[in-house]
Amino acid sequence: MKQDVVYILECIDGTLYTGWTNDLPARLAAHAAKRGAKYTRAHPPKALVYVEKMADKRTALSREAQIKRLSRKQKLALIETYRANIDKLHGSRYDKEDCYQLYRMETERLTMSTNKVRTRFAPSPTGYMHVGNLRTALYAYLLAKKNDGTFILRIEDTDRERYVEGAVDIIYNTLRKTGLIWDEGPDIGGPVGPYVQSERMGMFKEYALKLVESGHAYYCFCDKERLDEVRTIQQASGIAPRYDGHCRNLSPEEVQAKLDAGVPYVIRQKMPTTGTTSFEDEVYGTVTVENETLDDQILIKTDGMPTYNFANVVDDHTMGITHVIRGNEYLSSTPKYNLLYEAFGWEKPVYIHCAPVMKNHTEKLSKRNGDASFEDLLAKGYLTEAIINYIALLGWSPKGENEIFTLPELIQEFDVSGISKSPAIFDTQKLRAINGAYIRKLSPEAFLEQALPYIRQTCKSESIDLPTLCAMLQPRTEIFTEIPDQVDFIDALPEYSNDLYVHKKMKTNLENSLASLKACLPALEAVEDWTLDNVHSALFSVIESLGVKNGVVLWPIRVAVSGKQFTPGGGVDLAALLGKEETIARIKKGIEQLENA
RNA sequence: GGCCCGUUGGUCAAGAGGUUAAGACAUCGCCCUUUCACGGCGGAAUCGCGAGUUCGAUUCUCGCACGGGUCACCA
Repeated sequence: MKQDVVYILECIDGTLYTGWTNDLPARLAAHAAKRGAKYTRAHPPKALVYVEKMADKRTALSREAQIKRLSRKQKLALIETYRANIDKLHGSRYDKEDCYQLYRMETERLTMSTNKVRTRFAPSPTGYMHVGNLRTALYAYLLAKKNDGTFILRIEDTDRERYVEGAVDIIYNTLRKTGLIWDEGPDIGGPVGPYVQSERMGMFKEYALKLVESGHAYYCFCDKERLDEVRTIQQASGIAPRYDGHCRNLSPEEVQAKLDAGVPYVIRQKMPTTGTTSFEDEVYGTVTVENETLDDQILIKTDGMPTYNFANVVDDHTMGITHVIRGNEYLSSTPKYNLLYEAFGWEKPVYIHCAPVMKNHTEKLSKRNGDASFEDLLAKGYLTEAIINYIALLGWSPKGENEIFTLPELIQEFDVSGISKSPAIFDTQKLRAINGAYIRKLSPEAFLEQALPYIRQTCKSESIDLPTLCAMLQPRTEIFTEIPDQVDFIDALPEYSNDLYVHKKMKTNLENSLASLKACLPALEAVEDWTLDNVHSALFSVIESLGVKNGVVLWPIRVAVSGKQFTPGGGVDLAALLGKEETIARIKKGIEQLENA
């Protein structure tokens, strides 16, 4: 269907291309490549596209040929015509999507390209950094750094009731620990401070008053009782509860009289009552709402303080934020934000709304449900890098097949077009797997350092050769908290059942296990220098003399020295690790246990 | 309830009218091995439903179902 749209592509460098829209992406890509840039849907090269709809392929073809024959001057004239007619082209669905969207897309890109990217993370200090928040911060950071831009931290602390002592430190610490270093923020300042919302309170009312002057906002003197009453009636009659516009059209004299009389007031945004408001989201595309569904929301409260929605817009603008990245719970209020930007005549930011991180199909991950926060995950033994890597992957997918990325690699790889529209369920198994991958990448020294506290939980023995133990542990550790269970047999042999000696694949049973242990005992006692190699050759000579498969000897050894089915390493490794005396004692114990069976 | 958004294997997901519908985790089998793991190879498994447009629909349109969000002098 798209093939019957003819376009003229006017690039910023003046190049003109003519073709069908179905080869447009290839054209854009080629042109971008020529300029040494990269084409993606989120970051097309700077270009303007003008299109013309044809009834079918054949006419499109001939029209294309026709346009191609035009002189440059004639083409430019055509472009002018299209530009002037762009709104008329709205007639059909078809035109709206193809012409207008492209037009918008490209003009937005133009404005974007002239500004340096500035993103912000604006958390409320409620005492907890949950995974969804951290992901938002990460994306904001990545987008800024990817474009050589600025990442800003702003603390939104205007909600005194929810304020939690020390919460700001949690935010600082988490961002620092994960490497999401902000370029401007409360602690380090910056050109557009202050960066704590409660310290910016003076300015908002002034801005609201400007809106009153320009007719985009008005004073409202309705008290709580009246509002409640209106709402009750609306609910009873099944209408959406909304401000009824009682004060919307008060005359200037009436307003002045009430102000003089000291009647408490709020300032409300005056929403258009007809038409629609649309905005372009990088993730969700065009979102349109009917203006009549928009409530005349409060901008300034009775106490003179701004509401969150208002403060947010003013702050974002005054801080020069170019890209707003936030949860998609704001999707439906974004038209209101944009109306505010328009009323002020400010340039709108690019919106990037992210779907939430879920616990299951119906519930969000939340503090309330006691779901994991970043701190909890750390406490559970996950590595910071692995957490960041996994969180990045939750709702975003890289272009290639690799999934393991450090933060600098993520900056390289990150692209808004990879952000997914639908919610993602937090999958602990995948996090574990990624954590395991990071653990395997650790140097032996780093592994030892991180693993030691966990080893020491169940293995106090000072004589143990830690590097050897770690070498066995590292490839089989996915998460540090599973280490204690792995090494608990070292200090003391656990009670175990003789059933462990029976292993089908190893072809062992109670009888041959006993025989193997008995045969090994003198061989091991004869080992003078108790090293891995010497233990190995001692045991293998036993295997040879008995003429059995390796497992028939080595399996019983493993069981006897560890009392466990799964161990970090084989019989030889364990024996070498435990030392001569302990190994022999445990084998004797095994023999005794088997004889009494 | 109104409005907005979403729906590809168990999970994360690629895909952009014609594909044997990628890849990763999980799962199963085989190989390696001294158990488990690591590593290697392979299998099973997915387009929510119904119409429409089209020669052809996972892809476009509409409807439905299901799920989420939002409707405060909270942020």
